[in-house]
Amino acid sequence: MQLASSGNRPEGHFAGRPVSRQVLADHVYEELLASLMDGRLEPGAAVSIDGTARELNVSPTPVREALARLEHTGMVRRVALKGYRVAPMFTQEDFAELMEARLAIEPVNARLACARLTPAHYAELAKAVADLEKAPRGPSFAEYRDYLEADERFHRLIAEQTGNQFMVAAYAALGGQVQRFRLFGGAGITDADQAIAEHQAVLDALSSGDPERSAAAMAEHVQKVRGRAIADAPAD
Amino acid sequence: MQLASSGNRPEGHFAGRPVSRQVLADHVYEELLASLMDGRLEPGAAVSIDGTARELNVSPTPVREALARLEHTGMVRRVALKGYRVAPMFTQEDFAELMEARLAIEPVNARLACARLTPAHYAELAKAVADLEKAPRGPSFAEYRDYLEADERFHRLIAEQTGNQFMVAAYAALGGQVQRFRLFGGAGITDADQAIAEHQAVLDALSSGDPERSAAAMAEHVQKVRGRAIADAPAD
DNA sequence: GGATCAAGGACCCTATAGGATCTTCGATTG
DNA sequence: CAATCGAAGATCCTATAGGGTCCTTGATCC
Repeated sequence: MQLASSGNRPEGHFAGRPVSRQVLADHVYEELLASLMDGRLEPGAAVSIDGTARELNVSPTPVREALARLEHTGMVRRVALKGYRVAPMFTQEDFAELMEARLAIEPVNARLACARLTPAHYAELAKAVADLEKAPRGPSFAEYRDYLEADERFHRLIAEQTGNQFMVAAYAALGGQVQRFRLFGGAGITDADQAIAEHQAVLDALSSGDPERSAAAMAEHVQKVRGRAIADAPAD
Repeated sequence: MQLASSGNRPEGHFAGRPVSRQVLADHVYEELLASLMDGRLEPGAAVSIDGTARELNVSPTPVREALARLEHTGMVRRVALKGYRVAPMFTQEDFAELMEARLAIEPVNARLACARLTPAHYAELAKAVADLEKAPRGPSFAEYRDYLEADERFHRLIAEQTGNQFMVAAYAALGGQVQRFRLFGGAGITDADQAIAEHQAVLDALSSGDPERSAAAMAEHVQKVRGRAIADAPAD
């Protein structure tokens, strides 16, 4: 949890190859991202630069750099001279917009990925679906975290398999691995079996080699996700 | 009244506003962005943190923050312990991917914007087309810069008029005002009249209130842009 | 002559200090 | 009692210093 203080750089356990050296800002970035996704930092909470630095035993400089990167992901928002705060909770309007955008982008990803599918790609996707089935579905975040991770991984893999860097960027702009975690304010997973079947249908369509069928399967999946979420929406 | 101008800040020959809610990192960000788009920083060139700080008469700290934000836009790339470099020039493969992504996103934007078009929106779009006609089309960057700006503004306005923050983010992920400027390695503007007519056609379709026609007009425009660029591609 | 290596400089990275600003909370006043 | 003002603390922001790393250059050696 705590990062090393100044001075000692972790010597590689594998002798001879200092593969990818990480800088403190990278560690801080990952730490903050994990805190945000685990729910330890709740929407609206302040993220103090100095406070985070003290907590992680680093100086404020790398924390500033990490937060500057996080801001561009939409996870945190900055107000000049006031600091950073965790982005507010999703509204139903936000959710509707997100689904509209997913419906525009993800079927295209499926169509493009279908044309480039390789056995290795298929194996990765199949593993994501398998992980989805194995994942626990309890009510607490710790329990459905793995489920959400596998879900997001499935969709991100398809984006990456398009071979189009801009489609990957567009998918990431939706907050890929991020916004999804914030939709469930403790609601947990509902209708997991149905969702898994839809993922399997997308996978089958991809492996069939039919691009249009793949796009249709993905579109149907997103629409059904939207329908289920609306049905389960808390009446606030 | 804390509006008294403090003479502490070294007024560089670049910055302007005495009292501003902006911090130095914002100024540095804008300055770097302008340098990148003006071509003063060429692809592949190193962007030194300390050097930039000296040039702008600021300390390296705000420069680090500005570069951390720029990295996420794809304009510059960072290698740990080595620094930042301007992203390399677009290849034809990159261009093909960009057009594929635009073809997936921008027609959807047109369809959504059409349903929400207001007179104010129309006026903004019409002004963008008018600016496109008025802009000079000389061979040097300074001459076709205004043209590119109006072009990008037209497309960005449509994205914003969808009222969908995620479609705006997805459009921005394409590098909206950015990548466009890097496609032209001094090639200048070709077939401007044709492009302007296509923009006008999109505008007409939007004002007709027909969403599908709007989407089709946008799709046709993007496809023709791709066709023209391929025809003009330098044989490298 | 070509390769190796050491020295120097430029640069990146982190920590620390101090000024500027915002927020909180208690005191003062109508 | 309510509203306003002011001071203290926390926080943000910027500058500066110093250590670590990378790259260039020039000298040494085979």
